[in-house]
Amino acid sequence: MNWYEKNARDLPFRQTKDPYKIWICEIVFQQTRINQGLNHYNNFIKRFPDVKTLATAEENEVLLYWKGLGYYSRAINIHKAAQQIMNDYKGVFPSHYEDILTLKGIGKYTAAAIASICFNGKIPAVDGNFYRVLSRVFADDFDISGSKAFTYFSELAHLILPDNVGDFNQAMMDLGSEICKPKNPVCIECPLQEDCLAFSTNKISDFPVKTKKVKMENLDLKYYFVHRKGQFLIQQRKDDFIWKKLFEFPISISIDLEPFVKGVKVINHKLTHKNLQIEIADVEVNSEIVWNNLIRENKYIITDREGSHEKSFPKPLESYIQNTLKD
DNA sequence: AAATCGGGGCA
DNA sequence: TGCCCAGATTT
Repeated sequence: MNWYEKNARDLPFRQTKDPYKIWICEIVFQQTRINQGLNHYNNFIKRFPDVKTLATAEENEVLLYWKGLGYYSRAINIHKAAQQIMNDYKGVFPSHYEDILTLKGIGKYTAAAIASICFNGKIPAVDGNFYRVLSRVFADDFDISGSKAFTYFSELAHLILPDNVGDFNQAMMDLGSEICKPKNPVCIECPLQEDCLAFSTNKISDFPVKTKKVKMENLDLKYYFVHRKGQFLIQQRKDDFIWKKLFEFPISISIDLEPFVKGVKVINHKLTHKNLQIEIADVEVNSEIVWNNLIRENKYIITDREGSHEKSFPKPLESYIQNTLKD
């Protein structure tokens, strides 16, 4: 706690206890490093400054502000949760852990973080930082990849919980992020060095123990970039796979477009568990009759460069659009 | 209990 | 190239 008092990171959500802002920041920074999400957080708060603004916004606009952040179900859930707060809690953010937990997209960690930071709740917000710091300090080889890890390290955390749990939770985050890092931790500057069992036995790199292994999968996507006079066709994805509800080019077209294909661009894109190979056929429709037939299907959305700025595209498609239409 | 969901930084 | 990050939800 003394270390945190002197070394707390200066972050935009550190000067507030507004549960709305803390909530948004917790969701934005799930599985996301601070530098990566900072602009998204600031832009999001500027456009949606409170629960009501968010609840009454269009889902697609919420997704637009999430563009490029990844894990898009977070944006969909954050929007639903805002409506939950309006309907079930009269627009007032719930203050009890169990009530916060009922909100879409808020799990045990986030509920604990909000309850402790905003409402003086006495619940440790156990995340990856907790796993790492506690497993090292106690040289505890409990496997953090199992589903029992959360309960185990929560109970461990309760043993060392001070009065101000909100600051304690944030202190653990900063310590885990700045000092007790996954690789090359800065033990020389660590306030817990004398108490750290892993350090004193020179076994820092043995903790935390994580057994789960990652397997990669290959996935091919074939798109048609169908355009005419600066306009092009897009559609919206479902919410059951990657890139939930983001916009993309048509996958298949009923009309034979092969005569119009000018070339095919291949993009390789890495996801956490997938290697994507994306083929984009450049289809310039130079026949107005064919173009009108495509439009008449009423199956695709027609947009252009300006319109595409108002839609959320997956990262590789966003890059493709920018490169293709830059002139 | 295990699988799934993005994107970026880093060694 | 593989691992990790202010995890939650679905299967």
